[in-house]
Amino acid sequence: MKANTVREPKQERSIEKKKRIIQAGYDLFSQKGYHNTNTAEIAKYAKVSTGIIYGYFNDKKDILKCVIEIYMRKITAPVYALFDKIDNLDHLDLIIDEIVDIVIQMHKSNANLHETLHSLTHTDADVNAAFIRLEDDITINLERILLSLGMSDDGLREKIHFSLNIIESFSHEYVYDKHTYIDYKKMQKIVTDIIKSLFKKH
Amino acid sequence: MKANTVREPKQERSIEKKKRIIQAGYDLFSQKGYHNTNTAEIAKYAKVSTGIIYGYFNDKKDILKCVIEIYMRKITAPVYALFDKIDNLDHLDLIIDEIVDIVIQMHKSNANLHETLHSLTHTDADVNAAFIRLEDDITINLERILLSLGMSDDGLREKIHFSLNIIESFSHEYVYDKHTYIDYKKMQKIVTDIIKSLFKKH
Amino acid sequence: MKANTVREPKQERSIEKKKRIIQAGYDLFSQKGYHNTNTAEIAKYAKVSTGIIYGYFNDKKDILKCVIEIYMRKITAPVYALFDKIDNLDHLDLIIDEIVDIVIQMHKSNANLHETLHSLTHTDADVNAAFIRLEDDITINLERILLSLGMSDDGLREKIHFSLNIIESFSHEYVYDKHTYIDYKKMQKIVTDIIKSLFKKH
Amino acid sequence: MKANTVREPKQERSIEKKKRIIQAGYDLFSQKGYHNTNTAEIAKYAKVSTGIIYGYFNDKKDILKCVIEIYMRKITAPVYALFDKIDNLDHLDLIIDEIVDIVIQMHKSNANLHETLHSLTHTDADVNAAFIRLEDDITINLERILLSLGMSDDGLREKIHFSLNIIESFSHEYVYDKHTYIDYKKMQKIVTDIIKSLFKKH
DNA sequence: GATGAATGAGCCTTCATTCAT
DNA sequence: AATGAATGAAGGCTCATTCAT
Repeated sequence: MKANTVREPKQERSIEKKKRIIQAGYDLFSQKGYHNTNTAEIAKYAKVSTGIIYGYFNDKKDILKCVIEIYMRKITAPVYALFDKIDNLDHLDLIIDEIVDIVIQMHKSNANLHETLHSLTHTDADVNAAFIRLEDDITINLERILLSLGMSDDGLREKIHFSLNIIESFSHEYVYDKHTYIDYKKMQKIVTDIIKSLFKKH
Repeated sequence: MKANTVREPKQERSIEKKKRIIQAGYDLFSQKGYHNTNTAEIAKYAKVSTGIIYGYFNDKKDILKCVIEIYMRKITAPVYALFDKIDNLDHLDLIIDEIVDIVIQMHKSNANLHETLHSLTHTDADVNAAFIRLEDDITINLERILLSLGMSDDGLREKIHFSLNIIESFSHEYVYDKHTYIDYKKMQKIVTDIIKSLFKKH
Repeated sequence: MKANTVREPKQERSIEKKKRIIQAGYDLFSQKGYHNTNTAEIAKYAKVSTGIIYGYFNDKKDILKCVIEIYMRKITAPVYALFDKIDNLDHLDLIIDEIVDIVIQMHKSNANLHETLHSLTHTDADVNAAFIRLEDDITINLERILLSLGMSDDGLREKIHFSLNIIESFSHEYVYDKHTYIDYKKMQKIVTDIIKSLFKKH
Repeated sequence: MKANTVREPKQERSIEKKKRIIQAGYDLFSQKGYHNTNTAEIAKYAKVSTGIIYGYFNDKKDILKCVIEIYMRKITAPVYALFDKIDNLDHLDLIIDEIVDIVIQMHKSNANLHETLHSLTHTDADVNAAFIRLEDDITINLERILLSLGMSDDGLREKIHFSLNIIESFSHEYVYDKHTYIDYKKMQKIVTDIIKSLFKKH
């Protein structure tokens, strides 16, 4: 029986330190990716000894999980905030524009980390599950709202999910500005137009 | 870069051996991801000595690049084949259905590798560039075809690019069947309908 | 050696705490061996902070030494008790039987610890010395008793020591029941018979 | 699937190198014990890189197992050689004297290692099993020989085993010369006399 | 005296790359 | 060209011990 040595920090200073380690992970994983960041670097960046990391986390991957958690809260918060404003199907178009803008913003400030985390989706079941859950939550939530406002149920869930997909996909490209020959403003309009048409009552 | 130590194999046997190494990379990266495959395994799988790998490749990443190249040829070939059949804007709808089907097929047989490769996009500029070029080529090509058939230039490039994005995004999800609550057949119809409407002349 | 940093506990509560740490060492070393028990576990088991251990002990080894001391007292007490009953060379045979039984008992309840401690004999001079002293004491004591009862001095010390050795060796095997093909009851008789014959006056 | 990377060396130089590593383990474990010897030291002593150790062994414990194997062969060889000379129950006494002498010799030259290995008996099942098997083999072998020469079966196995035990126990003490007040020559006579009497036909 | 968070040297092991043959 | 043994830096993690509170 090995003593479970991971402390759940109660004291303020400890919490602060745990946060600092997560932030170090956040920053370094963003800059260099998970595989290219070692625990010594994390410790140094967090101004902490290597040993204490294992006082707060089970292993390196555990840090990653916490980083993901934070990242997701950061990402979803403004989206959920927007959802709260949907009290009427009539000005849905405005909301759609806002959501796309916001997701682009979120990507702009978290692009690198998003990439790193997403890339771990493939080899790590935990990370993968977290991402799926994130999407699930948003989809289900939005569906509930729209249904309550009287929208038709016909393929609604799929429409929402699809919309989220293309917003995400577009934002990603937009931020990286990957393709020089693409006019992203034009493309953004295509995206919003399509989503708007999807939710138009005929 | 000491590129001059890498031989460009001229003899048939050598070429065959280089191919085998790339194929080993292909298979193993697919199964276990790039980071979890080591050069010894690649050598063993390719029935080749560990040392000779560095006779054909600069380093491990170099194998990856070759794998990507092969992967891209594999992926794009059937898509380009379909493009060749587009001689008329009237049955574009059928072509769109076919393209979506084909891309799904491509994903089905290469999903793991795609993930691994894509995940390297973040940390490796070369890999990233290769992916961008792939998309560029397809977009430009298709644009040229459609223009030559008389389609309006208005945001055409962006429409194409956007369409490719959502096909790719959808196929990816479809293959992984990630979200249990989504009816992917319904979603596929949404995808194709939207693309079709994008290219409809009004 | 910075022995002066270690407090000799005077207050009752302190003494009690030191005892608890030793007992923790006792129990945990028994269960998992010295090398597989870390100080954090000892502290936890003793319901004590990790730091305070170094208030009572110089280092981890120091705990071990105390454990050994306790262990030895535990082990020797019943043997010495038996010695007190030897007031006559005539019923030596009964005593011998009793001693063997008792040593087996002692081994049964302390086998694991004995092993661990004994194993440290090799790398640690202190531990080694303690074990030697233990045997010395018993041998010398018993010799004195037997001499006072009129037994011949001829190789007496060696006979005693040898007897102790084989009792110890046998008990050890008996407890572990190591060799499946050995009839240990038979073997016990061999042991006692030999010892009895050793001390028979001819 | 991780490639099994432990090579079974075929070439002379490789075999020689593997031997050198085992010998390094042998010497260092003897001097400092298993726990106080690290792989870097072994590598250095063997004039080998740290990495290659894992080309020949699965892990550190694997080296230990090889050391034990060698040790046991070394220990048992002369004993078995003596057994071959037993062709007659009449000069058993001489053989017994020789065996005791030889076991003492073996202990003299391998005492430290014996201790270290034996100490691992407690925490490591493999090591333990190896020691038990060693004793089993010798006991069974000798029993077969004596039975074939016409010795009575009555508790024979136990007698043999017991004899081995006391020889081992005595040799051990003798080599370490642990107890200053003991005349080990006297004690040796006690040992041999007892064994001789055990195997005397009455 | 007491706490338990913090330290950091040290350990075992892996693996991309090199090199003697 | 080819082999595969060899290298050694680097990585994740542990733990006896210290120290701020």
